[in-house]
Amino acid sequence: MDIPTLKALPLFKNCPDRFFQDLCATAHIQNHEKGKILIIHEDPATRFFVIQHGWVKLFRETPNGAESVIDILPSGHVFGETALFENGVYPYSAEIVETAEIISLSLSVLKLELEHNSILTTNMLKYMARQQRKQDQEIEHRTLQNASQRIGCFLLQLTGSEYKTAKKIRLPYDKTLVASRLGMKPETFSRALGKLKKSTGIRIKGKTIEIDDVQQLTSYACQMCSSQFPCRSFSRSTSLDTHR
Amino acid sequence: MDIPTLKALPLFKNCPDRFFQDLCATAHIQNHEKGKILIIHEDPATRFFVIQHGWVKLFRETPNGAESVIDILPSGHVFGETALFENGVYPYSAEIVETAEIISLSLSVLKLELEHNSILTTNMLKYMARQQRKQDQEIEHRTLQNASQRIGCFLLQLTGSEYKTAKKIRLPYDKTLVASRLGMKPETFSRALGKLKKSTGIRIKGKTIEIDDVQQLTSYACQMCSSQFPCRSFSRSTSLDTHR
DNA sequence: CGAGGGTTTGAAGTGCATCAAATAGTGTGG
DNA sequence: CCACACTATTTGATGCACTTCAAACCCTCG
Repeated sequence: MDIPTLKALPLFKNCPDRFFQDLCATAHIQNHEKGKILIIHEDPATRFFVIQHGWVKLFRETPNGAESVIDILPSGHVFGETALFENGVYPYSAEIVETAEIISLSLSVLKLELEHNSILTTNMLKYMARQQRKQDQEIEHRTLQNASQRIGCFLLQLTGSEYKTAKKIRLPYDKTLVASRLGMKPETFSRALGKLKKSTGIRIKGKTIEIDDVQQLTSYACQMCSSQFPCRSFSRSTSLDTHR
Repeated sequence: MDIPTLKALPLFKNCPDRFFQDLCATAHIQNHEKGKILIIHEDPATRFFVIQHGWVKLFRETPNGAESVIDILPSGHVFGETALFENGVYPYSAEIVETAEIISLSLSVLKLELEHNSILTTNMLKYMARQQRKQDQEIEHRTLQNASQRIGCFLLQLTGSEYKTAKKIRLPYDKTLVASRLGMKPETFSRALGKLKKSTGIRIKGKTIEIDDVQQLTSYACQMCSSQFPCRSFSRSTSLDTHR
């Protein structure tokens, strides 16, 4: 059934077929519309999730309604699995932000496997270490970069690994959501994008953005970063496969 | 020799004596003065470190000299170990900020042990999951709390787990450093602390701060947080022992 | 006592948030 | 295919929080 998708996940790399069979025996695949809440912060967890298609926002809410976006994940990403290490409750809420196909899987099967499959635990360690770095970098970005630079950096992530040539990219979800992902208000995003346009010569048409001179964008956005240019380690939502 | 310190680390909980012996065979203990740089971002890593005593700042620097503080760790904490998952280079620099006694240990011994000691890998997973949550919360704090609230939150962490009664605490390092730890400038810290004083009735004498009404401080500082009061999960520098 | 770093204070500037309103875009039913 | 309703985005005006630069103050320690 969905074995191929699961087998392709870096997290499950080199795991035995038996494990995939166990996992798939518990799998549900569901299509969800924008707005659907999948898990709620602090709720007891029995399942974790893999995104087949679409985008999912991870976030937390304060008593007075403010929300803090932890990440926005595309297909190929896993979430909810860390409940295993958090006393069995989800450490965040998750909401569909672009129509999505989601595989849900049993946490207890994963837990059991972690107890005696050292390949899986090693994968998990790498995966978490990687996330850790991305988090560090996220804090660095919020601290050192201004709004326009953060947007520039975000756009560079979207261009993928081929960064020499001109690019035409498309925002994968609403601008308002990009704004919250980058820790700013929609109005600020709009203005900062305008400023970025003036400074770097990018062209904007709705959700589509054309970058003729990637180098120029880079020197504008990446000057405040401790990593060299193709920093390509933007939060959790970048490819995991590049990790050796 | 220093086996007792190492055995007490949550990370090494329940590990076999043989492992401690291997580890200790490679151990160096050194005293360092304020200002000493222990490791440098991107340098190849062969050792990791345990803080016996003192405080250590983890940070990264940008080409143009700005620095981003990742964390400031007290005794009982481990750093440099994640180089194992980062292609063997340190993901940050580390500097002594209060005279310290540091144990340095072989990374390869740790690596070897991780390959066949599932207790250790489980500990490591828990430890990393915990750090992950703290990072999430750090971002939330920076996004939702203002300067005074962040300071209030920081002070509450210093009060420890007994949070019912009045407290007299002492800043463990320079105010300038607390400021950078909290992502603000020294001047902002000074002014924000003044504001906090007015709003919550705390008393300040140099590095010493007295809190008569912990409840008042809490309701001031924690109102923007997604976690209930004793959130006690401030970055990486809080005790790890409380984790079940 | 004097030097030097840490801390505070003042004045002025910048960036982002807020509130309010206009505009562009999208999907719907006729 | 058009008009309407509703949402996303932009724009304007204004305010507040934090930063910056500069100078004073204060501690500590030789």
